[in-house]
Amino acid sequence: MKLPFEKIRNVIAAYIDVSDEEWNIYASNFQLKKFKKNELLLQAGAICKELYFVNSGLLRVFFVDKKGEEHTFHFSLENAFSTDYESFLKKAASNYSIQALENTEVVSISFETLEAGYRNLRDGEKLGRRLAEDYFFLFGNKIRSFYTESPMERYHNMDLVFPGILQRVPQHFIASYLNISSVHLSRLKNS
Amino acid sequence: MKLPFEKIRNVIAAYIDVSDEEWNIYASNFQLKKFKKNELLLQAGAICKELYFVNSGLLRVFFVDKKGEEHTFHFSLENAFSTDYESFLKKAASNYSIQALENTEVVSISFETLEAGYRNLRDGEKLGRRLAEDYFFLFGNKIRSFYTESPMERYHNMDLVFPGILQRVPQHFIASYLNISSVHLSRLKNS
DNA sequence: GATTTTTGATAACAATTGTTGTTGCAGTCG
DNA sequence: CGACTGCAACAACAATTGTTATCAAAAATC
Repeated sequence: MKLPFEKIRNVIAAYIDVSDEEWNIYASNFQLKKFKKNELLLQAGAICKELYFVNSGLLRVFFVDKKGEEHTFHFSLENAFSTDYESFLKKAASNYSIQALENTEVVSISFETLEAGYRNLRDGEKLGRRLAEDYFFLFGNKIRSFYTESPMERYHNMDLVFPGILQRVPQHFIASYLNISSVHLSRLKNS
Repeated sequence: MKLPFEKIRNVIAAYIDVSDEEWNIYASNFQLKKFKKNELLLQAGAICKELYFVNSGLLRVFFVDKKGEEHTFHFSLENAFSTDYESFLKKAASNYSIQALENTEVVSISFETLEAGYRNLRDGEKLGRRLAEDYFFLFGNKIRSFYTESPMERYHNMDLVFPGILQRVPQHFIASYLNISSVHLSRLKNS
């Protein structure tokens, strides 16, 4: 991969057409950033000022409850976006933290750059709508899985949503994502 | 309320500016529909062909798992939209059913009408983006509540998301929404 | 290479939640 | 008016899940 923004261009091209001219202007404001394993890209309580696109590596989105326990909300693999979009758009304190679980390279997009894209790309607003819709579907399906599937079913389905994740992150993060204790996940797997 | 589409106009006006001219064209394709208590607006398995906006009454969105058990996913109160948006947009079989819990009056919007709105309203795509974003936030917060709140906390918070709902629908629907058995909800409340 | 640290399995026990069945009450409908 | 239905409380028991603690293997660190 010579061009650092090729992956994100391909992902966006699946949503809307973007001419080379449009793209060059848009992408000129992107930044490439690298984070080491365990580094935080966003700290809960801060205002999320960047939208990330994962070039390589792996991110974990999580929040901390009143008791101080972490809960893994989401993983962001290669070619996925990651952010606290509500904090990002509303410029409000973030509920989530984002952490690199591996050395990770991301494309960082500022609020101003994203907004300019919505305004200046010919189909910018449509891109925003389609992306929001897709993540809306993703969340809706996740909620449905909480209602209709057993923990073990959700465990196996994780590999469909996050291919390879089960071999890639420690099991306690998987348990956290499934909203069960790590002891219980171990028990379910080995019985 | 003399004008049947006044409520939806006010809701949309909170997202984008719409001129009278634009509105008259757009709304000319809306339909007013009435459903009686317990009637289904959408049957799971069918393709969802309409987006609903609740003028009065109350809708319940639910799905049925493999064992045939119903799970209440969402309530739609006055001034809210309701649909299986994924089925609606992708023209795919719906996972959800939508049922009127009271005699309910809705504004019904076809796929073609909605798409025409995205194309022809000056800020149509922005409207779509903002609505998708808001429901995305709603779902994200619902997921977070599953991770971080106890059933009783989620019970009490329901009144914030759906004001008055606890007094308005049978308790077993509330339990279903909370993803606990109705016996357990009764136990939690009375102890 | 030795030593911490992390991870995952396991056991024992506690807490939460589900299931089944019963009862009484309040609507609803003939 | 009486029969029927739906709803919620309750009890008893079963199943699931959480908590705490221990241990061994693997991985990271020095």
